[in-house]
This record gives sequence, structure tokens and C-alpha cells, in this order.
Amino acid sequence: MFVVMELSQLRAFVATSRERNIARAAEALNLTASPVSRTIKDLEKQLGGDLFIRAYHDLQLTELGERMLPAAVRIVTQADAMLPPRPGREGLPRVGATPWVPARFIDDLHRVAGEVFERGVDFDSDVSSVLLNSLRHGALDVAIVHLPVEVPEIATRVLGRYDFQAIVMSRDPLAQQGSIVLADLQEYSVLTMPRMMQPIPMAALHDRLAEHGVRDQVEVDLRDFMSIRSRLRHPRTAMLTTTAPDAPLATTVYPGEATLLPIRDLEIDFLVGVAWREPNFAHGGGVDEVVQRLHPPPGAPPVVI
Amino acid sequence: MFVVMELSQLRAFVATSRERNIARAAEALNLTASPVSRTIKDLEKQLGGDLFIRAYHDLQLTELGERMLPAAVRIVTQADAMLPPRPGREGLPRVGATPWVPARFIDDLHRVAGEVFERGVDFDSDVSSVLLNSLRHGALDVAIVHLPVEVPEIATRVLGRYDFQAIVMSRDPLAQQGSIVLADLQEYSVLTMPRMMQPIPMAALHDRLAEHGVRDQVEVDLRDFMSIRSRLRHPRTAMLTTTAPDAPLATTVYPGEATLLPIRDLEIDFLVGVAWREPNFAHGGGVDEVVQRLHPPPGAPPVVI
DNA sequence: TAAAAATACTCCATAGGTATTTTAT
DNA sequence: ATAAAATACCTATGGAGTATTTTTA
Repeated sequence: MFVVMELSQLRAFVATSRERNIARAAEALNLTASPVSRTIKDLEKQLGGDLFIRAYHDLQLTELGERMLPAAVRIVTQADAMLPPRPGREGLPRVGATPWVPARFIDDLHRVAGEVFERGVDFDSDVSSVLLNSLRHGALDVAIVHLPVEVPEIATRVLGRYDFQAIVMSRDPLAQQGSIVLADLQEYSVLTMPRMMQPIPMAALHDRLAEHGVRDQVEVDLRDFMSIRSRLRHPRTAMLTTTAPDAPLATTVYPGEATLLPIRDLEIDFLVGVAWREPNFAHGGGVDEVVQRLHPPPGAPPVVI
Repeated sequence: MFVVMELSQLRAFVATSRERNIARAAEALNLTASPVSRTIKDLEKQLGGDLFIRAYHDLQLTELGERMLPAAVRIVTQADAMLPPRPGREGLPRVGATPWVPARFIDDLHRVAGEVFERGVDFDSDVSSVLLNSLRHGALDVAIVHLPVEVPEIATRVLGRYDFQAIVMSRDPLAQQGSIVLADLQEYSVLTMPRMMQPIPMAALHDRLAEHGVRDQVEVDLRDFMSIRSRLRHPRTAMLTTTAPDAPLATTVYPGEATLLPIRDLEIDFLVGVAWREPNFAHGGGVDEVVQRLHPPPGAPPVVI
């Protein structure tokens, strides 16, 4: 067994934490499950405590694991950054963005990352929680995500703010009102974005809706995306979403067909921001530069959408 | 051969850089020279460039080596810090100080380090250049040294400042003058502290002495320390040293026996400060706290000796 | 029962050692 | 001639695989 730490151990730990599954971690490491399982066990023995809570079909980090993960990721990332980048897509900076935000933010990230990293970048698109998991485990370097982020080693900076409006088909009675209160949706089927997208404000949203007697709340999965338009055609159906004109949802309904209704008593802010690991030694300070440049120039008014 | 970085490689690299000798590095690693030599070679192949210039009986870092060293030390230090401290003196924070400074600074370091690190610390005493080498290679965490330090990854903070005076025996003719200029020392044997102690100002000092016709300059080694008093008894001999009353030299001459002479035309400042690696992940922020606490409290006047 | 992790056992790749050669002065 | 690094070669430790058992819902 190892007596001092080896990177192979840390790689196994990070991969297992990322995949929450030893077999998948092993695949990512080009190994079989057996040595990965053993390596984790050895590491736990060295550390004098468990790294994972083994639940049925689910590994979860213990407190010790949570404490060790940031250091492990930092060490592995720094070690990988020492070797010269190999030809191919390997070693490129990796940036990501959640598609559930106004396209402006994503476009900005593409532009800035392209300017800072001349050799190119790898892009990834997924919901915030998945991006953050990648970020924590060193599989991603910067990401546009929903805020707040409550992970100690992840630093964030606000890029913008938006709230929700209700979308109903224009022939729906509510469309005449110009604006609504939550209680108006009591007998409606209310479509919302996936809760995992942004757990904290989404939980608040669900609570507020429940408080006002809205029983029928449907989370729309990313993969159901294209079904939203047909769902909205059902009577007494509304969708709560961002009001930004370039938001993904805007592309699913035709102009005039649906009506946007401000909600007078919904005081939940949705924040968009950039997230990255801190401190970050990979890619020679490029990550910090991307973050800096994504920030609106000083003096410019804050971005409010 | 390795295809990804392994800590054993980095450990070999750091040890070899520290010892400037493969056999000694191997000993420090509890290995023989052979695998260490091979590991360095492998690492150089992976990195696509040499890490060391192999001169006869002397290894020296190449530019690539200099660039890689800080990352290697950072990685190894972080990895070592992950394992729980083993019983014995291992894993304790390591602090050091050069004895060629007023004792105040050393006493402060002992006190502060003792307060911050409750489990205790390892102390090391040597000339600044040796301490800095240990610091660069992760064998030391904080040190009291002479400034300036021109190593990128080493951060420093000034703790105090002092200049030199000349010490002569009281019966020496110069003792009557009250103060001297450098030209007064032309026909004297001038004892100085070891040049390596503080290369930059010591070089300036030697140049200034040479400019004024002082031919006989003798560097007093740390080990010759106790011979200084007998050397001073020779006619036409002077020692240049710090004026601080608690400086090491003050303990070697009896009060009244020698006379301290300010030098009117020697404008070389000697700075004392604390040095540490930045960023530093070992010992949970304790290093930063030691540095903070060594700094005189705000509002207090700067320490000038 | 089934799916995943842990373990028993085997094997061989490779890290480490010994002995030798090379290199530089 | 000498001291140190590099290399050739050998050995054996211990990582990785296969097969099996354990765990738990």
C-alpha cells in the first residue's frame, strides 16, 4: 500500500466523487472497478476516515471527503497543467454555460474565452448543477450558471439579474389582465423550469406557488423543451419563465400567439453569474482574465434584464 | 514510463533541485541514486526539455526547471498536507531564522509561531540563502531572513531595518574619533559577515570598501564566530556589523573593551523581514497568520534599529 | 433479485536495486 | 584518476485484472 500520497490515488478519488459510481469512475480512468475500489479503500485507511458514505446505488461524500475534495482537485489540476498540452482537444481550457439563461451571457462567454485562449476552448452546455459538479471536480474551468452557489471553493461573480413572468396563450382569459398575482394561477397547470436548475430560488418559487393554492406544478425537463408549446395550448396552462427576449423559451412560441404577464407579487430574483475554482493554477491565469473581462466595464450600469 | 504526472516524480525533482546532487536527493528520498536519475530523465522526456544543466559536480536548474519548481513544490506540499500528521516531529510546521539579525526578530518568531501552531513547530537556524533554499523547496514554511529576496514564488514583508557600524578595540587609534569614514579603514583588516548571508547589500558593501582602498576584507564564517574577539585584538583590525544591542556579535565583546563607531559615508541599509511561499496551503492558513502577527500592530511606529 | 462495491487470488509491469559504463575535469 | 550521473540488467513488490462474495434495497 502507499505510505505517501500518490496522484493516482487522488485521481481515483476525484473521479469517483465526480461520477458517484466506482464503475463509471474506473471507465473514466481507463481502469476496471476493482483497483479503483481498492485505491479508495487504501486512501481512506491512510486518511484515517471514510471518504464516502456507501448508500445503495449511490456514493456520497462524507464530511472528510468534502474537506479533501478541493485539495485533491487542486493538486490533480496543477499536476496536469505541468505537462505540455498534447495535440488534439486535450489540455484545452474548458468552459460551460447553462442554456437556461439569456443568450447574451453565453455569447459573451464564447467571445471572451475565444479572445483569452488563443489555442481554443472546449464548450459544455448543461444545467447549472451539472456544470458546478464539473467545476468542482476540475472537469470544467469556468461556467455561466445561476446563482447563488454555495460551494466554498467555487468563486462567483454576478453578471445579471432577471425575474419571471407568466406566459399564457393569447386567447387565455388571463391574457386580458395585463398583469397577474399568483392567486390567479390557482386552477392552472403551472409549468416551471427544472428545480435542479437553481435549487434555492426554485424551491422558493414552488413554496410561493403552493402558498397561493397552486396545486398543479409541472417541472419541464430540458429534454421536454420542445413540448412546451403544445402543453401551453391546453386550457388553463401557464409557464413561468424568464422575460428575456433571447431566452430559450422565446424561440418556442410564435410572436402574438402567447402573452407575457408580469407577476405583481412574485419577488424572487434569479441571478446569473460566472463561476470558477479559486485558487486556479491551470492555463496560466487565463481563467481569471476571462472572469475579469466578463464583468461589465466599470462605470457601465449594472445589467438588469 | 509514466504518461501522466506522478507525485514520486515531483518529489524526485524537488529533492534533486534542493540538494543539487542526485545521490543526496536519493538519500533524502530513501532511495538509491539510480531510480532518481531515471525519474528525472523520464520527467524531462515528458516535459520535452531538460530540467537541469549537468555541470561537473553541480546540477543547476534550467529555465524550464526554474519555471516548474514552484508548481512542483506547491503540489508536493499540498499532497503532504492532506495526510494526517504522524506522531513524532513529522508534519509539524517548520520555521527558521538567520542568526545574523537582532535577537528580537527571532524571539518574536518563536513566540508567534508557538501561539499560532499549538502542536509545536520545528526550528531551523542558518544563513538567509540556505533558509531561502529550504523555503523554495518546501522544507521550510516561514523564515526570518535578510531582504531583498528576488524569488518570484517567495513573498516577503519588511520587519525592520538596520545599518552597520565599525567595531574596534577601545585602545585602537580610531576609537578616539567618535565616528569614521570608509577611507579611515584603508590599512585595516576589515571583518565582514559572510557574503552569502545577504548577497546584494554585502556585494555593495564590498564594492564600497574596495572603492575606498580597503584591500584586506575577511568574511567571517558562522563557524568562526567565536574567533571574532581574538581577531579583533590584532592591531589594525575592525569588524563591520549591525548596531543592534542584541545582535549576536554584541555577546562576543565585553562592554568597554570595544568601541562602536558610526560610519558617516556608508549608506547601505540592511533589511530584515519574514519570508514565506505564496500561495501556501499547508497548515491551514497558519503561515499567513504568523506573517500577519509578526507585522507590528497598525499605528505603531516602524521598527528602526 | 439485482446491481454495485468489496474481496480473494493471480499475474505481470515496472519501480527499485546492483553493477557497470560514461562523462567531465 | 576520480566523482558523479547515466545506463544495462535483474529482482520482486504491488498495482491491475478476473472471478467471487458481500451488501442492501
